Amino acid sequence: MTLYAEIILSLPLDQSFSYVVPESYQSEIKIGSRVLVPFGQRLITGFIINLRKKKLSRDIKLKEIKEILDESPVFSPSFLSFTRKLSEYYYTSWGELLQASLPPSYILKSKTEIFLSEQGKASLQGETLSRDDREFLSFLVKRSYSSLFLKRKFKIKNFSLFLSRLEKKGLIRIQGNIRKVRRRETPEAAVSQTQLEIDFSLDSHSREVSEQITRKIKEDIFSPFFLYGSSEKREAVYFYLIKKVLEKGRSVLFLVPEIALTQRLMEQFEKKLGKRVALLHSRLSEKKREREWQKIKNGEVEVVVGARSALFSPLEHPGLIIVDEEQDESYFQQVSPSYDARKGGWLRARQEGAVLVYGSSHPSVEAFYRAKKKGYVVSLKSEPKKRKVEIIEDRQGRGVISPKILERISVQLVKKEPVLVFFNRRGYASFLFCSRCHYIPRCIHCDITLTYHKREDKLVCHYCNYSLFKVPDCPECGSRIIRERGIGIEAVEEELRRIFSQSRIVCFDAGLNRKDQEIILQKFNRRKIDILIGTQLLVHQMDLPPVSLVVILFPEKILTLSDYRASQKAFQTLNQMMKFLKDESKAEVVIQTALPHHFSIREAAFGDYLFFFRQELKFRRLMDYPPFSHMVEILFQGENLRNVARISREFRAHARKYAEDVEILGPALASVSRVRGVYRVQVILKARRKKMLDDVLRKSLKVARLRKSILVYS
DNA sequence: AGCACGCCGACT
DNA sequence: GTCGGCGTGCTC
Repeated sequence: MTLYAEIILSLPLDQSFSYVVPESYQSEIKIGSRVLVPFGQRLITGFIINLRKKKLSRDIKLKEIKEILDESPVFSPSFLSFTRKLSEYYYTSWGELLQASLPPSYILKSKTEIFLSEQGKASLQGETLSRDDREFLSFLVKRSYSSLFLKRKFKIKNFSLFLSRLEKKGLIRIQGNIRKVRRRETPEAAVSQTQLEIDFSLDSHSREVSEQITRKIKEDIFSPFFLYGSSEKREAVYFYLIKKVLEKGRSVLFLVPEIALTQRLMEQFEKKLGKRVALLHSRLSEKKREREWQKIKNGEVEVVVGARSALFSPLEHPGLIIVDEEQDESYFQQVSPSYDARKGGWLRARQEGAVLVYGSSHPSVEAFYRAKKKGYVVSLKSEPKKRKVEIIEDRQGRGVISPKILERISVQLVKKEPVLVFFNRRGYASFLFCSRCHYIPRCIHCDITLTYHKREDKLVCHYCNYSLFKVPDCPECGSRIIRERGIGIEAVEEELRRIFSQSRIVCFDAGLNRKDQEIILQKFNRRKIDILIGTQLLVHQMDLPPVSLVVILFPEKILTLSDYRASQKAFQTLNQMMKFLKDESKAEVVIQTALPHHFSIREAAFGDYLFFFRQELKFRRLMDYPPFSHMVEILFQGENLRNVARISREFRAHARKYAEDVEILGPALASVSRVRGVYRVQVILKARRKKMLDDVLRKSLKVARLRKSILVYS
């Protein structure tokens, strides 16, 4: 009896392939295992999603599975089901998601290796070889090389043809080798028996809330909650819930935004939960990450704490999934495979019959609206933060720091108190221009002006890192009158240095490497810095000690984004910046802005989330944006604009045929229309129900055969 | 994704 | 005339 396996390959293809299971493998093959299969000319890793005795109706000659790579499956049936649903929701390939769920070393591919044959060696003695052939063959005398390495080394045009010609002549030998599995046994330290010492500092209301959620945990059925309240209060509830879930013998998945995990949180987890916690974060090396993955897979871990990608950790039977700081956009992965871990958490919890808890003190309007509508918001009684707020109007927006702010800073400096200044634009000037001929230096690879960085005296592209040394004359007309426009963080730094020449002022931005960043943060921790000026990068550092003065300069820059969520982003960024304020009544935040009355700035400053929520929701409703609709952005990419334009227009025409009740916007050039020499054209589909988009895209996407990314906003 | 096949321009 | 460009289509 022949057994057939249905396999998803680790490639961006949205279909499965069938293979014959060799007789000898039939007893050990299982759904969820990895296999090595021949596909075209190569061997690649696939995942078994189904086994059947009956052959498929379509009559194609099937190949045999080459090798089974796992004794026991890497994916459980419920995990397969969850990832399939996630891939369908985000129009991304299931195979890519499965691949992303495993440590990189688990994906094997054939690597063709090129050897010089005896005949080839002999031919080097003769005179019959062409110059290229001779050069290539003599390179192989000492040892063999991988085909990919040789392809890069010798820039031969049609490389595979070149190889097959030499092979036919018998001069080389081509061998497909597979990077072998490193099946390391894992003699990990025995699981420590650390007793849980949960902090029960729950006030009576939080306790009530916790018990309300716990009742659902006991039922083992999917139920969502939105925990709305301050981070301290939420944390206490989380620990209570985690304890309850562990008592039930189920595991916990705790997702946090992609920020540097706070030392405090790590310590808390380790102290309270001992070695039964796995921590996954961006600073882990690939090796460490793999070890953590193994530990989770082996069931040595009951709690996984990690960023976005921890959504795919191989926890056996999670009973609680927490998505903390729900409003944070880093849960959304833009690069392929694109997905949103917030929605992913929902899908996984539903699949596992787990309790899902979103938590935030200023939720995304989308999630909060849905939670309110479906009635799963649970509010924690949180005290408003004690602080002073001042908004300074500056309609000029010329970048001159208001005297009021300078005065506040100097008061702090006298008191030897550190100050944080946020300003969200890198470099010194946004661009330069010639006042005679109006020439503006632009990037040669991207459709963007070059930013002037005074520190290096360079013009830099923030999209591709292309840079030029600044020249004193206009390259177009030779004029000497080059002007600067739009201030950047370096200009703020310069200004502050000029005024507070005695103070230690440091700039924290993306121009620094990891190590320098570390050093600056440590210095600030040890109070060796008086004024720390930072961009968005600083906003994501959570390990800073709170200060009593935070200055925010021109936050309205965020509002100019061509994004329907611009207000929300501004609101949330301001909120994050204000997290660095001490919680005491003399702590103060000062905001200098050209838009002092904009609701996102005002309500963030005064901490009125609900007011912001209602305003923003009104706007979303008027514009029919999420949560009142679903949107899909299809970004077409290519070196050749004609081609990109043609295909995106064809796509639109095609989509329109099926697009009942679907609004189609575009095609239009993306806000940055060219990046690294690649043109970008976008089409946006908008509909009331997600399913309407599914239908249109299923039918139209196949026609659009071009590099593209698909982003789903709901 | 990779790789083969197949059809049009600039060179020995 | 060939070489070699990359558009198109397929891989169980």
